Amino acid sequence: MKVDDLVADLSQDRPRLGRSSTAERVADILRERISEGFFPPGRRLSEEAISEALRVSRNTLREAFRLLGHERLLDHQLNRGVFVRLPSVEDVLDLYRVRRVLEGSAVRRPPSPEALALVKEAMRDAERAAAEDDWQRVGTANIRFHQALVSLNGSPRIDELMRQLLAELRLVFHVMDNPRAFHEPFVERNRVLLGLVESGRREEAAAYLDDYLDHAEKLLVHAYEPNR
Amino acid sequence: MKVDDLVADLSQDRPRLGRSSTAERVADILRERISEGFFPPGRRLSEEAISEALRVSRNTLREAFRLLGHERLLDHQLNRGVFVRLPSVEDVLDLYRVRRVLEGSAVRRPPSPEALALVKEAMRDAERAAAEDDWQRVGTANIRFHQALVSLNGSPRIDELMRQLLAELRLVFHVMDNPRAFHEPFVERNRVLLGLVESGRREEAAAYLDDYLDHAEKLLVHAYEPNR
DNA sequence: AACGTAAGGATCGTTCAACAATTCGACAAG
DNA sequence: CTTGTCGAATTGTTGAACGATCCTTACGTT
Repeated sequence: MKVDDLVADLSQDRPRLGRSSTAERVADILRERISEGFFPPGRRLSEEAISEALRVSRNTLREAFRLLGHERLLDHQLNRGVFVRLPSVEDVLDLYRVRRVLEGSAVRRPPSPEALALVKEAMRDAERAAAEDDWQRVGTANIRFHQALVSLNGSPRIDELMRQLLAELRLVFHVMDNPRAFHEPFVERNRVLLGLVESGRREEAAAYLDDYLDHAEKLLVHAYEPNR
Repeated sequence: MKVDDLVADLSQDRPRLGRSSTAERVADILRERISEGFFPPGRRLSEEAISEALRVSRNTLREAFRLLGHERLLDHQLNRGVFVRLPSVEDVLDLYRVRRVLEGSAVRRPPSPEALALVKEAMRDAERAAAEDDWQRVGTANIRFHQALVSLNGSPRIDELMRQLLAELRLVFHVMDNPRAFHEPFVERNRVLLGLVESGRREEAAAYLDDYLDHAEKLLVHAYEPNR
């Protein structure tokens, strides 16, 4: 390996260098707490309380709030504070509109082997978890499956968008009574979809996926009551 | 009109209420300046100088920086400051990947009449401007055309994404020598594309669009030199 | 000529304290 | 039941301060 190649390889790690301001780490913590439901949708996050608990200044905390606000995880209302976002039914509809576009275009494209491998691994993990009745893990594996599916597009920006979108979907699940029952039936569907993609029957895969998403959306909207 | 209907109607304006913190207005100003090239790509934005010029505190300005950073207009480097983003060639490639997905799925969908009307209006404006040799206006009309095209998807989130994407593309144009020459040949192509969409020949439109974007991407990458 | 070190200045990161602006709830008056 | 009014609580914004980090320059070493 030549020197030029070595430095080219190293330069991939460049982004990891700058990554650590207090505000961003605070945002990481909050993002995780929100995603796991510790801060449920609708909950107000007090600047004073949280800045005190995390031992950071209010200013730094506010920077973190801005970051999460842009990811649609927090809702910033002027002079009232920030709230964990409570998605409306329209939001759910739009999330699925975007999913149809992103995942649809993903399955229509000839998949790269590496990306496809990730999809298969998520698939396997979901099946293992289902066999063990670990529905928590089935849920996260299902999410990984679709994240990997979208990555077939080969676009970092689309990957990033999908990450945000799925984080937002998690908010929706936190509002529902029984998110577990929601993930179960889709393990089988994932397998079928993956089979179609692998065998190169792309249009069939796209059609199947559309049906898949229609179904999921209907279930979700029906069970979803963002009113209190 | 009953009272209930009145208040329901009014509640549409709700979002407009909260929208005006100093940080956001500062972000608006900076966004405009960047978009018009006043702050060229690569330029460093000094916290002290700008906060002084705009008469806001450094803390408030930093909040604005965070906002624009998330829109990929600014590049925030730890302990070094914020810079107007200078897109790489890889960025250009990815921007066109996303365009292919968003615009492709837009033309495949049966268009709503209202959305289509906006596309046609942008088209007409571009033609008028071209007739008057006003290439500045041709450029913005061209951008409006594609923004409207994407809005055929009917998704607010996708509209928002496209807005950001086009803002990023504007950065690319600011780096090039002669952005004008770049917009000219596409007026004709826009017309053909619009014709195909209007007559419902969606697959043909999608194919034409793919070719369109391939061509534009090639031109752009070839002319683009983000080195100095 | 290439490299290691050191010093100084500039700028950012973060904190803190203070005050103005706004919201909210309670309570009194009509 | 609706409409003012008041006060407490919280956010919005500011300005100053100090440590941390980076950049530049200079100087000496190899």
